[in-house]
Amino acid sequence: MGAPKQKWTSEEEAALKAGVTKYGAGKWSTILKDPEFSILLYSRSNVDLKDKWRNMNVAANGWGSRSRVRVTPKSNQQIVKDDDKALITVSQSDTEIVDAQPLAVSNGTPENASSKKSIPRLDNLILEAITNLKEPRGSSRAAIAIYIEERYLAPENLEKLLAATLKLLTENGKLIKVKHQFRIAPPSTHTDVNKGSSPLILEGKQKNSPKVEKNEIKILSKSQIDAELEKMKGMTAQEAAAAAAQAVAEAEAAIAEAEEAAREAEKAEAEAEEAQLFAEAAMKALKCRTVCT
DNA sequence: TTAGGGTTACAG
DNA sequence: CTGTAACCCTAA
Repeated sequence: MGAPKQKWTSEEEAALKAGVTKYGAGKWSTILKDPEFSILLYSRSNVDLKDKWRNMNVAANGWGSRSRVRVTPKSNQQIVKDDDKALITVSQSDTEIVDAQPLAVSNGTPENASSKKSIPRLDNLILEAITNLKEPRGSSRAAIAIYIEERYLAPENLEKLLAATLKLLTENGKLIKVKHQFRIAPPSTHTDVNKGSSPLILEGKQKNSPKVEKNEIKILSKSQIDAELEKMKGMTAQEAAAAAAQAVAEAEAAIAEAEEAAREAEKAEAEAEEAQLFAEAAMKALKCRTVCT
């Protein structure tokens, strides 16, 4: 594996994959014209995209014989070999993954006309909920969920997202969890690593993990990612940022789910990671754009 | 503009 | 030296 000149970053790869999944392989110019993709691939030309895609396909094709073992958490190559319209969703055996959504390119008919406005970041929603609830001992997850559900149009998987986000916020030190009650952590500026005191070691890293809440594991599917990307098209920076934030939350939730399940989630893991990579990169890029134009 | 072939640069 | 990945050139 060479690491020669300007090696492609994981973010760029994820963006390329997302673009190909959306527009199809070969529409390099189209992908590059998309604002959200061009942000990430600003330093790449259409030829670069083509070459990279070729390399990735060749790499994936060469390993046809040996059974693919584990996908190392970096630069996962996926088996998207379909052209454009087919969009083969990985058919997993036990847990059905859903949709073979046609997604006939909604150029003329934006289906998101009925979308629920721009969704703020779940992080901020949680903080807002806790703040407004003003419960001295902190708010429980259920209370937060109810607050969000009443004030906003929440997705069905809110529970999952909320659990994952709460966990993350707690781990990052932005929230303090005491007896199932979440409080807003004291301002530690940034670098969540609280230096000295506050031994939250007994945070209960793995308390009762192996308990899948619902047998139904709904992991992000390619089509869902596509749907998000489709929505991101033609959005303003703020809206796109919000969408990207949600994508991050969903990806993280998917990863957490995959890790907890730890079963045969190879595919899901790869997809979730890919989604996370792209979402993170999108957010980063958008942030940079708003700041440094 | 894209697909394909060729060249360069680096890792093993 | 060989394989791979980014880069480069050119025909369609």
